[in-house]
Amino acid sequence: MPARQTSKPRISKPRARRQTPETRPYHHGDLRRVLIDAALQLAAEGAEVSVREAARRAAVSPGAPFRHFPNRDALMAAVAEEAQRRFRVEIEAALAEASSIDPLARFRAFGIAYVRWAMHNPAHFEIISTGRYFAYGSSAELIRDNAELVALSERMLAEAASQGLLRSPDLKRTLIAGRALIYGFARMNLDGHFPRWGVEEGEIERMAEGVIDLFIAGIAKG
Amino acid sequence: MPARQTSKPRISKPRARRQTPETRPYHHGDLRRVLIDAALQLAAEGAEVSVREAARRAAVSPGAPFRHFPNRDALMAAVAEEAQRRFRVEIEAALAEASSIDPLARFRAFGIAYVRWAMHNPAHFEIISTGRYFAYGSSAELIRDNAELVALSERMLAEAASQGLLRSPDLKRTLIAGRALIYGFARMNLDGHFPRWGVEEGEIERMAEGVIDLFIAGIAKG
DNA sequence: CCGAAATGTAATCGATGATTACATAATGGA
DNA sequence: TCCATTATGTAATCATCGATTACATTTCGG
Repeated sequence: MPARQTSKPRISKPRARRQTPETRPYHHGDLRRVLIDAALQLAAEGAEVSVREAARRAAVSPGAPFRHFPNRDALMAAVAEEAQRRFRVEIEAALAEASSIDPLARFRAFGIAYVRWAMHNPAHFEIISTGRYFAYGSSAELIRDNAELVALSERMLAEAASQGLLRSPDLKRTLIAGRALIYGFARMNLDGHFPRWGVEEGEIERMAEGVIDLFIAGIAKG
Repeated sequence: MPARQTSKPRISKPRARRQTPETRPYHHGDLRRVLIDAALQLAAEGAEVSVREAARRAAVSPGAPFRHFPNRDALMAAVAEEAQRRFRVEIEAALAEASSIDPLARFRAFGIAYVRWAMHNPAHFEIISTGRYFAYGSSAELIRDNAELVALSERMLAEAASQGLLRSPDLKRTLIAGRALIYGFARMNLDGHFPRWGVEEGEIERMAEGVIDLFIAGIAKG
């Protein structure tokens, strides 16, 4: 039988507590948090996110993560939560900065911020948008965060409609069209379609603005 | 030459015969083809496409596929080629059936056929659109097929422009916008976004038409 | 202070992509 | 026709991965 490995002299270091009243980690300090960060970084590096690699970066055994996440999908869901939170913060900051009264101008700022974030954080955007890496319904926070962004879009267009700015009376249709346009543009970039469509790398951001403007001009009355 | 059918003593191989009706020869007839079909079917079933499972379905050893594909990505690229071919055939058939002179009506038919195919073949659509499963540049046929569809879209809009049907003089921008809208809609469905946006399953196809109509009305002059 | 709960480790499992050495079939030149 | 070469499939093996289990250790509450 292999001799039991003597355990490392663990220095008990009281780490900073999270404010959230969740499961409080004991041994590692805050392994759950560290694992999420490691996974986020892996995603940001474009590497494949594996539980083992996250554990490796946290300097912990391969089985340890499963004390905090029932399976890989749960880890990915937590990663998505964090990415979604950052996404929402960024979008709301951009809207706050825009500070326009015109709802269509706000919609424009929203769309541009959306595409820009997706361009700068491709791996995170991928994780939060496809639902390929985890069961979407597994995270209430993710659902809530997303619903708020949906509601935000709805409000902008509803306001535009109430001011008589829109051509179509079908608000839902207009909303879905705008969303499809923005999401589609972001994904075309992420999925590497633009080279096939003759759109150069440095041209993409400008093209995003142009395309959103064209859409708004199309739905605006007059 | 008449293929010599050899009797097979097959002493050293008590291997279990698979359910193939004829006694399976040592050499598979067209393993490459069969592997692609098996992988296509796996994708269609929504299962994860693994080389081993494809080999299993072809009743062949796990290493055999690597005689035909240098690695998994190459298999996936071949699968994407086949899926893309079917996709193109379907789109062109839909356009032929539309047989409208109006370029914008043709664009509409194109978009609807696009979304419909993506809805009915989610796994295939995923494979050909993301480039996550293989290196896109690895297949000349894939590039060519795709370029033809791009050119097809361009022609439709260029024709519309030449007939003075478009509001914007920026053809490229209009093209990208239309593509982003259609691709985005198809992906929203594939990525499971519609429930969050209050679009019911049975409503999606109608919504696709509505959204495309709205877009066309937005870019059309008058 | 002590026992229970929390959390980490070691060992192990089955599946996968991939590589290597070897076995067998198919092909074509002498 | 013979047989050597090439194409193609098999067997064995490896490293990695997600996941589970038994066990060790740390922390916390009564």
